[in-house]
Amino acid sequence: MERIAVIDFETTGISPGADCRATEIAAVLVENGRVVDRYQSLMNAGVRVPAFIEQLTGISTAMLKSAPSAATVMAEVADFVGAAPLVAHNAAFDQKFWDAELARIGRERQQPFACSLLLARRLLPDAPNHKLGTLTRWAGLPATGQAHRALADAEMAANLLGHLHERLASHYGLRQVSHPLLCQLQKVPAAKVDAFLARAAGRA
DNA sequence: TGCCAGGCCCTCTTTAGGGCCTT
Repeated sequence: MERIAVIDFETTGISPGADCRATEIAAVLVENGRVVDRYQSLMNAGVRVPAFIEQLTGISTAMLKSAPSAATVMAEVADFVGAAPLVAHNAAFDQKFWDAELARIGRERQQPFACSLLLARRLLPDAPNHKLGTLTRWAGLPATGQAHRALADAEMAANLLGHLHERLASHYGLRQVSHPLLCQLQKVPAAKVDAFLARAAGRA
């Protein structure tokens, strides 16, 4: 399996803008189902953290004041990730912030995102819901630390991705699952997932 | 001025509405 980067942002809100910025980023590099390297940093974008976000994440305005600048951190994490294809839980959210924060330093994403939320909806339809924490507990995956902190959530998503790979192997006989195949699978209508994966296994 | 996310996915659908998921 190729090297994949699983990322997670903590932010001050739901959609990037002048008042809504990233506060923390983590990236974990996964090879052959194992985490081989990690990056995590708070980042100071010069914004205040709303009270309810501080309550959710434990990240305060005071903590950000002593953190490196968002520009420094984004340059570091983009170099850390390199050309590895990306995965995030509800990737539409992290992709918006990844692209917006990179644009602020004049850089542009080159690689595609896959979404562990869309994949879990297709491969784990019996889960009570598809929140990252629920899936982690439901699948019996290890605790990774304080939820709603970037590294703990990125490692949870990496573990979930490993669980999805095991599911593809055990139920569909797919032992080599590429990132492009994941990107295709996350768009397949739920009713056609079995047929799609049967065809993929036939080609493999 | 007033607004303030948005794509996915199901259904009591398709001339639409609302819950899910991320912070």
